[in-house]
Amino acid sequence: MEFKMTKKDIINTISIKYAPLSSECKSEFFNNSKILTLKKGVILVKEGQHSDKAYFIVNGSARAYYLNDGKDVTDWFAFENDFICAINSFFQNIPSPHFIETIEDTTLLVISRDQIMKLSDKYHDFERLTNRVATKTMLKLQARVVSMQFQSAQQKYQNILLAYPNITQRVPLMHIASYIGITLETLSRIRKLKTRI
Amino acid sequence: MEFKMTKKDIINTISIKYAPLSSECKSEFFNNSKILTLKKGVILVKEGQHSDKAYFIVNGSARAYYLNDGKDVTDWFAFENDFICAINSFFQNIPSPHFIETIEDTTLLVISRDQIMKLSDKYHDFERLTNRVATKTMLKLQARVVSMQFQSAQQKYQNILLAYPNITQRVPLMHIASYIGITLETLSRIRKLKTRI
DNA sequence: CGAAAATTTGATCGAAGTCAATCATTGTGG
DNA sequence: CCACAATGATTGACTTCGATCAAATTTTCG
Repeated sequence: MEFKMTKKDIINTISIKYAPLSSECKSEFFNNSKILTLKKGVILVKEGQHSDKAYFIVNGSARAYYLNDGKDVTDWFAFENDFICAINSFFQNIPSPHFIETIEDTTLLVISRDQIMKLSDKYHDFERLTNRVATKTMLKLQARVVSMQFQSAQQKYQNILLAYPNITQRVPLMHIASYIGITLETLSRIRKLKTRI
Repeated sequence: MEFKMTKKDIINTISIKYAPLSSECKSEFFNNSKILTLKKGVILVKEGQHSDKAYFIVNGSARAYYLNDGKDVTDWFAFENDFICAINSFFQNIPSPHFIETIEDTTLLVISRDQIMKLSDKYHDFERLTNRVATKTMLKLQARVVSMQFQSAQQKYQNILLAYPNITQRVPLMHIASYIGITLETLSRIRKLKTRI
Protein backbone atom coordinates (compact mmCIF):
# COMPACT_ATOMS: atom_id res chain seq x y z
CA MET A 1 0.00 0.00 0.00
CA GLU A 2 1.32 3.37 -0.98
CA PHE A 3 -1.22 5.41 0.97
CA LYS A 4 -2.08 4.82 4.58
CA MET A 5 -5.32 2.92 5.00
CA THR A 6 -7.88 4.28 7.40
CA LYS A 7 -9.87 2.00 9.65
CA LYS A 8 -12.82 2.56 7.33
CA ASP A 9 -10.73 1.41 4.34
CA ILE A 10 -9.68 -1.69 6.22
CA ILE A 11 -13.21 -2.68 7.17
CA ASN A 12 -14.30 -2.14 3.57
CA THR A 13 -11.48 -4.38 2.41
CA ILE A 14 -12.54 -7.12 4.82
CA SER A 15 -16.11 -6.75 3.64
CA ILE A 16 -14.99 -7.08 0.01
CA LYS A 17 -12.53 -9.92 0.60
CA TYR A 18 -14.74 -12.10 2.81
CA ALA A 19 -18.45 -11.16 2.78
CA PRO A 20 -20.42 -7.93 2.24
CA LEU A 21 -21.52 -6.15 5.40
CA SER A 22 -24.36 -3.66 5.83
CA SER A 23 -23.40 -0.07 6.70
CA GLU A 24 -24.85 -0.51 10.16
CA CYS A 25 -22.79 -3.60 10.76
CA LYS A 26 -19.65 -1.95 9.37
CA SER A 27 -20.14 1.01 11.62
CA GLU A 28 -20.50 -1.18 14.70
CA PHE A 29 -17.44 -3.15 13.54
CA PHE A 30 -15.64 0.20 13.26
CA ASN A 31 -16.53 1.15 16.81
CA ASN A 32 -15.36 -2.13 18.23
CA SER A 33 -12.01 -2.70 16.60
CA LYS A 34 -8.74 -0.89 16.66
CA ILE A 35 -5.68 -0.45 14.49
CA LEU A 36 -2.26 -1.45 15.81
CA THR A 37 1.03 -0.50 14.19
CA LEU A 38 3.86 -2.71 15.32
CA LYS A 39 7.56 -3.22 14.75
CA LYS A 40 8.96 -6.53 13.56
CA GLY A 41 9.38 -9.15 16.25
CA VAL A 42 6.63 -7.97 18.58
CA ILE A 43 4.98 -10.78 20.51
CA LEU A 44 1.20 -10.43 20.47
CA VAL A 45 0.36 -13.64 22.31
CA LYS A 46 2.47 -15.70 24.69
CA GLU A 47 2.11 -19.41 25.38
CA GLY A 48 -0.15 -19.98 28.37
CA GLN A 49 -2.10 -16.76 27.91
CA HIS A 50 -5.80 -16.73 27.31
CA SER A 51 -6.03 -14.88 24.03
CA ASP A 52 -9.42 -13.69 22.88
CA LYS A 53 -8.27 -11.43 20.05
CA ALA A 54 -8.39 -11.91 16.31
CA TYR A 55 -5.96 -9.95 14.15
CA PHE A 56 -6.44 -8.93 10.54
CA ILE A 57 -3.17 -8.14 8.77
CA VAL A 58 -3.37 -4.86 6.86
CA ASN A 59 0.25 -4.97 5.85
CA GLY A 60 3.28 -6.86 7.03
CA SER A 61 3.10 -10.40 8.39
CA ALA A 62 2.80 -12.47 11.52
CA ARG A 63 3.16 -16.07 12.54
CA ALA A 64 1.81 -18.42 15.18
CA TYR A 65 4.36 -20.83 16.60
CA TYR A 66 4.94 -23.44 19.26
CA LEU A 67 7.94 -23.78 21.50
CA ASN A 68 8.20 -27.55 21.71
CA ASP A 69 10.93 -28.36 24.21
CA GLY A 70 12.94 -25.39 23.07
CA LYS A 71 12.28 -25.91 19.36
CA ASP A 72 10.47 -23.10 17.58
CA VAL A 73 7.88 -24.56 15.19
CA THR A 74 5.81 -22.23 13.04
CA ASP A 75 2.19 -23.32 12.73
CA TRP A 76 0.60 -20.50 10.75
CA PHE A 77 1.61 -17.56 8.59
CA ALA A 78 -0.55 -14.51 7.97
CA PHE A 79 0.16 -11.89 5.33
CA GLU A 80 -1.83 -8.98 3.92
CA ASN A 81 -5.60 -9.60 4.16
CA ASP A 82 -5.22 -12.75 6.25
CA PHE A 83 -6.58 -13.27 9.73
CA ILE A 84 -4.55 -14.76 12.54
CA CYS A 85 -5.45 -15.70 16.09
CA ALA A 86 -4.35 -18.15 18.77
CA ILE A 87 -6.76 -20.64 17.30
CA ASN A 88 -7.15 -22.99 20.26
CA SER A 89 -7.34 -20.29 22.88
CA PHE A 90 -9.67 -18.17 20.81
CA PHE A 91 -12.22 -20.86 19.99
CA GLN A 92 -11.95 -23.12 23.02
CA ASN A 93 -11.15 -20.49 25.62
CA ILE A 94 -8.12 -22.36 26.93
CA PRO A 95 -4.52 -21.21 27.57
CA SER A 96 -2.81 -20.75 24.24
CA PRO A 97 -0.25 -23.35 23.20
CA HIS A 98 0.90 -20.85 20.55
CA PHE A 99 2.89 -17.69 20.56
CA ILE A 100 2.03 -15.08 17.95
CA GLU A 101 4.58 -12.55 16.74
CA THR A 102 5.02 -10.08 13.92
CA ILE A 103 7.59 -11.13 11.30
CA GLU A 104 7.88 -7.68 9.70
CA ASP A 105 6.77 -4.20 10.66
CA THR A 106 3.06 -4.75 10.63
CA THR A 107 -0.23 -2.90 10.72
CA LEU A 108 -3.20 -4.88 11.90
CA LEU A 109 -6.80 -4.55 12.98
CA VAL A 110 -7.72 -6.10 16.33
CA ILE A 111 -11.13 -7.29 17.39
CA SER A 112 -12.07 -9.29 20.47
CA ARG A 113 -13.97 -12.56 20.55
CA ASP A 114 -16.72 -10.95 22.60
CA GLN A 115 -17.25 -8.34 19.93
CA ILE A 116 -17.12 -10.94 17.18
CA MET A 117 -19.73 -13.00 18.99
CA LYS A 118 -21.93 -9.99 19.62
CA LEU A 119 -21.70 -8.86 16.00
CA SER A 120 -22.30 -12.41 14.77
CA ASP A 121 -25.38 -12.66 16.95
CA LYS A 122 -26.75 -9.33 15.92
CA TYR A 123 -25.92 -9.37 12.21
CA HIS A 124 -26.49 -12.30 9.91
CA ASP A 125 -23.99 -10.55 7.59
CA PHE A 126 -21.27 -10.81 10.14
CA GLU A 127 -22.04 -14.42 10.98
CA ARG A 128 -21.61 -15.14 7.27
CA LEU A 129 -18.28 -13.36 7.29
CA THR A 130 -16.93 -15.38 10.20
CA ASN A 131 -18.28 -18.51 8.51
CA ARG A 132 -16.28 -17.65 5.38
CA VAL A 133 -13.13 -17.07 7.41
CA ALA A 134 -13.54 -20.41 9.19
CA THR A 135 -14.28 -22.22 5.94
CA LYS A 136 -11.25 -20.74 4.23
CA THR A 137 -9.05 -21.69 7.16
CA MET A 138 -10.51 -25.18 7.16
CA LEU A 139 -9.67 -25.64 3.47
CA LYS A 140 -6.15 -24.34 3.98
CA LEU A 141 -5.59 -26.78 6.85
CA GLN A 142 -7.05 -29.59 4.78
CA ALA A 143 -4.58 -28.84 1.99
CA ARG A 144 -1.81 -28.81 4.56
CA VAL A 145 -2.71 -32.21 5.94
CA VAL A 146 -2.65 -33.62 2.41
CA SER A 147 0.69 -31.97 1.78
CA MET A 148 2.14 -33.54 4.92
CA GLN A 149 0.65 -36.96 4.13
CA PHE A 150 1.84 -37.31 0.57
CA GLN A 151 4.68 -34.98 -0.19
CA SER A 152 8.44 -35.24 0.17
CA ALA A 153 10.40 -32.42 1.79
CA GLN A 154 11.16 -31.12 -1.69
CA GLN A 155 7.56 -31.17 -2.85
CA LYS A 156 6.40 -29.44 0.31
CA TYR A 157 8.90 -26.66 -0.30
CA GLN A 158 7.82 -26.21 -3.91
CA ASN A 159 4.26 -26.20 -2.66
CA ILE A 160 4.71 -23.36 -0.21
CA LEU A 161 6.57 -21.36 -2.88
CA LEU A 162 3.51 -21.73 -5.11
CA ALA A 163 1.21 -20.55 -2.34
CA TYR A 164 3.52 -17.67 -1.28
CA PRO A 165 5.89 -16.89 -4.17
CA ASN A 166 8.01 -14.35 -2.34
CA ILE A 167 7.92 -15.89 1.11
CA THR A 168 11.68 -16.48 1.11
CA GLN A 169 12.23 -12.75 0.85
CA ARG A 170 9.97 -12.02 3.78
CA VAL A 171 10.35 -14.89 6.22
CA PRO A 172 13.49 -16.55 7.65
CA LEU A 173 14.06 -20.02 6.18
CA MET A 174 13.94 -21.63 9.60
CA HIS A 175 10.29 -20.63 9.96
CA ILE A 176 9.47 -21.94 6.50
CA ALA A 177 11.22 -25.22 7.28
CA SER A 178 9.38 -25.80 10.53
CA TYR A 179 6.05 -24.80 8.95
CA ILE A 180 6.36 -27.49 6.29
CA GLY A 181 7.61 -29.96 8.88
CA ILE A 182 11.26 -30.36 7.90
CA THR A 183 14.52 -29.20 9.48
CA LEU A 184 16.39 -26.11 8.46
CA GLU A 185 19.30 -28.30 7.35
CA THR A 186 17.11 -30.32 5.02
CA LEU A 187 15.62 -27.15 3.54
CA SER A 188 19.09 -25.77 3.00
CA ARG A 189 20.11 -28.92 1.11
CA ILE A 190 16.94 -28.82 -1.00
CA ARG A 191 17.58 -25.22 -1.96
CA LYS A 192 21.15 -26.00 -2.96
CA LEU A 193 19.91 -28.50 -5.55
CA LYS A 194 18.11 -25.93 -7.66
CA THR A 195 18.83 -22.56 -9.21
CA ARG A 196 18.46 -20.45 -6.13
CA ILE A 197 15.01 -19.01 -5.70
CA MET B 1 -29.74 -46.27 19.01
CA GLU B 2 -32.25 -48.88 20.05
CA PHE B 3 -35.24 -47.23 18.39
CA LYS B 4 -35.31 -46.01 14.84
CA MET B 5 -34.85 -42.26 14.56
CA THR B 6 -37.27 -40.33 12.44
CA LYS B 7 -36.09 -37.52 10.22
CA LYS B 8 -37.57 -35.14 12.77
CA ASP B 9 -35.49 -36.74 15.53
CA ILE B 10 -32.38 -36.43 13.43
CA ILE B 11 -32.89 -32.75 12.71
CA ASN B 12 -33.55 -32.13 16.39
CA THR B 13 -30.31 -33.91 17.21
CA ILE B 14 -28.37 -31.75 14.75
CA SER B 15 -30.00 -28.66 16.22
CA ILE B 16 -28.99 -29.74 19.73
CA LYS B 17 -25.47 -30.86 18.82
CA TYR B 18 -24.47 -27.88 16.66
CA ALA B 19 -26.76 -24.84 17.03
CA PRO B 20 -30.45 -24.31 17.86
CA LEU B 21 -32.77 -23.84 14.89
CA SER B 22 -36.18 -22.18 14.81
CA SER B 23 -39.17 -24.43 14.05
CA GLU B 24 -39.60 -22.74 10.71
CA CYS B 25 -35.98 -23.42 9.77
CA LYS B 26 -36.21 -27.00 11.02
CA SER B 27 -39.29 -27.60 8.96
CA GLU B 28 -37.62 -26.27 5.82
CA PHE B 29 -34.55 -28.37 6.64
CA PHE B 30 -36.92 -31.33 6.95
CA ASN B 31 -38.40 -30.72 3.52
CA ASN B 32 -35.02 -30.44 1.86
CA SER B 33 -33.10 -33.38 3.21
CA LYS B 34 -33.53 -37.09 3.02
CA ILE B 35 -32.59 -40.19 4.96
CA LEU B 36 -30.47 -42.89 3.34
CA THR B 37 -29.96 -46.35 4.76
CA LEU B 38 -26.93 -48.05 3.31
CA LYS B 39 -24.99 -51.27 3.60
CA LYS B 40 -21.32 -51.33 4.54
CA GLY B 41 -18.94 -50.58 1.67
CA VAL B 42 -21.27 -48.40 -0.40
CA ILE B 43 -19.47 -45.70 -2.34
CA LEU B 44 -21.23 -42.36 -2.00
CA VAL B 45 -18.74 -40.24 -3.94
CA LYS B 46 -16.21 -41.26 -6.57
CA GLU B 47 -12.98 -39.47 -7.43
CA GLY B 48 -13.54 -37.04 -10.29
CA GLN B 49 -17.23 -36.51 -9.52
CA HIS B 50 -18.62 -33.13 -8.64
CA SER B 51 -20.17 -33.80 -5.25
CA ASP B 52 -22.48 -31.19 -3.79
CA LYS B 53 -23.90 -33.27 -0.95
CA ALA B 54 -23.24 -33.15 2.75
CA TYR B 55 -23.93 -36.25 4.84
CA PHE B 56 -24.79 -36.38 8.51
CA ILE B 57 -24.13 -39.78 10.09
CA VAL B 58 -27.09 -40.95 12.15
CA ASN B 59 -25.50 -44.30 12.91
CA GLY B 60 -22.70 -46.30 11.40
CA SER B 61 -19.63 -44.69 9.89
CA ALA B 62 -18.07 -43.45 6.69
CA ARG B 63 -14.68 -42.34 5.46
CA ALA B 64 -13.24 -40.08 2.80
CA TYR B 65 -10.14 -41.42 1.09
CA TYR B 66 -7.72 -40.81 -1.75
CA LEU B 67 -6.43 -43.34 -4.21
CA ASN B 68 -2.89 -42.12 -4.62
CA ASP B 69 -1.29 -44.18 -7.38
CA GLY B 70 -3.17 -47.23 -6.23
CA LYS B 71 -2.66 -46.61 -2.52
CA ASP B 72 -5.80 -46.11 -0.46
CA VAL B 73 -5.26 -43.28 2.03
CA THR B 74 -8.04 -42.38 4.45
CA ASP B 75 -8.40 -38.64 4.97
CA TRP B 76 -11.46 -38.37 7.20
CA PHE B 77 -13.61 -40.53 9.44
CA ALA B 78 -17.20 -39.75 10.35
CA PHE B 79 -19.14 -41.55 13.08
CA GLU B 80 -22.48 -40.90 14.77
CA ASN B 81 -23.37 -37.18 14.77
CA ASP B 82 -20.48 -36.23 12.50
CA PHE B 83 -20.78 -34.61 9.12
CA ILE B 84 -18.85 -35.75 6.09
CA CYS B 85 -18.59 -34.39 2.56
CA ALA B 86 -16.12 -34.33 -0.31
CA ILE B 87 -14.63 -31.19 1.21
CA ASN B 88 -12.85 -29.79 -1.84
CA SER B 89 -15.61 -30.53 -4.30
CA PHE B 90 -18.30 -29.32 -1.95
CA PHE B 91 -16.73 -25.97 -1.08
CA GLN B 92 -14.79 -25.20 -4.23
CA ASN B 93 -17.09 -26.82 -6.75
CA ILE B 94 -14.31 -28.83 -8.37
CA PRO B 95 -14.04 -32.56 -9.21
CA SER B 96 -13.55 -34.48 -6.01
CA PRO B 97 -10.09 -35.88 -5.28
CA HIS B 98 -11.77 -38.02 -2.61
CA PHE B 99 -13.90 -41.09 -2.59
CA ILE B 100 -16.43 -41.44 0.21
CA GLU B 101 -17.68 -44.82 1.37
CA THR B 102 -19.58 -46.31 4.27
CA ILE B 103 -17.44 -48.40 6.62
CA GLU B 104 -20.38 -50.08 8.37
CA ASP B 105 -24.09 -50.37 7.67
CA THR B 106 -25.00 -46.73 7.95
CA THR B 107 -27.98 -44.42 8.19
CA LEU B 108 -27.38 -40.87 7.13
CA LEU B 109 -29.13 -37.63 6.32
CA VAL B 110 -28.31 -36.02 2.99
CA ILE B 111 -28.60 -32.36 2.13
CA SER B 112 -27.36 -30.57 -0.96
CA ARG B 113 -25.08 -27.56 -1.07
CA ASP B 114 -27.78 -25.54 -2.82
CA GLN B 115 -30.19 -26.21 0.01
CA ILE B 116 -27.54 -25.46 2.60
CA MET B 117 -26.79 -22.16 0.89
CA LYS B 118 -30.46 -21.27 0.58
CA LEU B 119 -31.13 -22.11 4.21
CA SER B 120 -28.00 -20.24 5.31
CA ASP B 121 -29.12 -17.19 3.37
CA LYS B 122 -32.64 -17.28 4.66
CA TYR B 123 -32.01 -18.22 8.29
CA HIS B 124 -29.35 -16.66 10.48
CA ASP B 125 -29.83 -19.75 12.69
CA PHE B 126 -28.74 -22.05 9.93
CA GLU B 127 -25.78 -19.89 8.97
CA ARG B 128 -24.69 -20.18 12.59
CA LEU B 129 -25.03 -23.94 12.41
CA THR B 130 -22.86 -24.24 9.30
CA ASN B 131 -20.40 -21.88 10.93
CA ARG B 132 -20.18 -24.20 13.94
CA VAL B 133 -19.64 -27.21 11.71
CA ALA B 134 -16.86 -25.46 9.79
CA THR B 135 -15.23 -24.23 13.00
CA LYS B 136 -15.31 -27.68 14.56
CA THR B 137 -13.82 -29.19 11.42
CA MET B 138 -11.15 -26.49 11.35
CA LEU B 139 -10.13 -27.27 14.94
CA LYS B 140 -10.01 -31.00 14.24
CA LEU B 141 -7.78 -30.40 11.22
CA GLN B 142 -5.59 -28.09 13.25
CA ALA B 143 -5.12 -30.79 15.86
CA ARG B 144 -4.28 -33.24 13.12
CA VAL B 145 -1.59 -31.00 11.64
CA VAL B 146 -0.02 -30.67 15.07
CA SER B 147 -0.19 -34.42 15.55
CA MET B 148 1.56 -34.99 12.23
CA GLN B 149 4.18 -32.33 12.95
CA PHE B 150 5.25 -33.46 16.38
CA GLN B 151 4.26 -37.01 17.07
CA SER B 152 5.92 -40.35 16.43
CA ALA B 153 3.95 -43.18 14.82
CA GLN B 154 3.28 -44.54 18.28
CA GLN B 155 2.04 -41.26 19.70
CA LYS B 156 -0.23 -40.72 16.71
CA TYR B 157 -1.79 -44.11 17.29
CA GLN B 158 -2.34 -43.45 20.99
CA ASN B 159 -3.82 -40.12 19.99
CA ILE B 160 -6.44 -41.52 17.67
CA LEU B 161 -7.37 -44.12 20.30
CA LEU B 162 -8.02 -41.26 22.69
CA ALA B 163 -10.20 -39.49 20.15
CA TYR B 164 -12.05 -42.66 19.11
CA PRO B 165 -11.63 -45.27 21.87
CA ASN B 166 -13.33 -48.14 20.04
CA ILE B 167 -12.18 -47.31 16.53
CA THR B 168 -10.18 -50.53 16.22
CA GLN B 169 -13.40 -52.51 16.64
CA ARG B 170 -15.17 -50.58 13.91
CA VAL B 171 -12.57 -49.71 11.30
CA PRO B 172 -9.93 -51.90 9.57
CA LEU B 173 -6.42 -51.14 10.81
CA MET B 174 -5.23 -50.26 7.32
CA HIS B 175 -7.58 -47.26 7.28
CA ILE B 176 -6.44 -46.16 10.72
CA ALA B 177 -2.81 -46.48 9.65
CA SER B 178 -3.21 -44.39 6.51
CA TYR B 179 -5.28 -41.79 8.37
CA ILE B 180 -2.48 -41.17 10.86
CA GLY B 181 0.08 -41.25 8.05
CA ILE B 182 1.92 -44.50 8.76
CA THR B 183 1.96 -47.88 7.02
CA LEU B 184 -0.11 -50.86 8.05
CA GLU B 185 3.10 -52.74 8.87
CA THR B 186 4.32 -50.03 11.23
CA LEU B 187 0.95 -49.95 12.96
CA SER B 188 1.01 -53.69 13.37
CA ARG B 189 4.45 -53.52 15.01
CA ILE B 190 3.32 -50.73 17.32
CA ARG B 191 0.32 -52.73 18.43
CA LYS B 192 2.45 -55.78 19.16
CA LEU B 193 4.48 -53.77 21.66
CA LYS B 194 1.59 -53.20 24.04
CA THR B 195 -1.11 -55.21 25.71
CA ARG B 196 -3.46 -55.53 22.79
CA ILE B 197 -6.12 -52.84 22.68
C1' DC C 1 -15.40 -74.68 2.77
C1' DG C 2 -12.49 -71.79 0.14
C1' DA C 3 -11.34 -67.30 -1.67
C1' DA C 4 -10.59 -62.73 -0.57
C1' DA C 5 -9.42 -59.40 2.76
C1' DA C 6 -6.89 -58.12 6.72
C1' DT C 7 -2.99 -58.55 9.63
C1' DT C 8 1.49 -60.09 11.12
C1' DT C 9 6.34 -60.91 10.70
C1' DG C 10 11.02 -60.49 8.75
C1' DA C 11 14.80 -58.39 6.13
C1' DT C 12 16.55 -54.43 4.01
C1' DC C 13 16.73 -49.57 2.57
C1' DG C 14 16.58 -44.68 2.37
C1' DA C 15 14.88 -39.91 3.32
C1' DA C 16 15.33 -36.88 6.52
C1' DG C 17 16.80 -36.11 11.34
C1' DT C 18 20.55 -35.05 14.67
C1' DC C 19 24.77 -33.18 16.12
C1' DA C 20 28.52 -30.26 15.31
C1' DA C 21 31.19 -26.87 13.11
C1' DT C 22 31.59 -23.04 10.08
C1' DC C 23 30.16 -19.22 7.30
C1' DA C 24 27.16 -15.14 6.21
C1' DT C 25 24.19 -11.43 7.31
C1' DT C 26 22.04 -8.16 10.23
C1' DG C 27 21.65 -4.79 13.43
C1' DT C 28 22.94 -2.15 17.54
C1' DG C 29 25.61 0.20 21.07
C1' DG C 30 29.81 2.53 22.01
C1' DC D 1 29.87 4.28 11.47
C1' DC D 2 32.36 0.49 12.65
C1' DA D 3 32.85 -3.77 15.54
C1' DC D 4 31.19 -7.52 17.11
C1' DA D 5 27.42 -10.04 18.92
C1' DA D 6 23.32 -12.20 17.62
C1' DT D 7 20.77 -14.30 14.26
C1' DG D 8 20.33 -16.96 10.15
C1' DA D 9 22.13 -20.30 6.75
C1' DT D 10 25.26 -23.82 5.00
C1' DT D 11 27.88 -28.02 5.04
C1' DG D 12 29.47 -32.56 6.64
C1' DA D 13 29.32 -37.02 9.18
C1' DC D 14 26.49 -40.15 11.09
C1' DT D 15 22.04 -42.19 12.79
C1' DT D 16 17.32 -43.55 12.94
C1' DC D 17 12.50 -44.23 12.22
C1' DG D 18 9.52 -45.83 9.45
C1' DA D 19 9.02 -47.25 4.45
C1' DT D 20 9.30 -50.91 1.18
C1' DC D 21 9.26 -55.52 -0.44
C1' DA D 22 8.10 -60.20 0.34
C1' DA D 23 5.96 -63.95 2.52
C1' DA D 24 3.18 -66.18 5.89
C1' DT D 25 -0.73 -66.29 8.81
C1' DT D 26 -5.32 -65.11 10.42
C1' DT D 27 -9.96 -63.53 9.82
C1' DT D 28 -14.11 -62.69 7.32
C1' DC D 29 -17.76 -63.89 4.64
C1' DG D 30 -20.32 -65.53 0.39
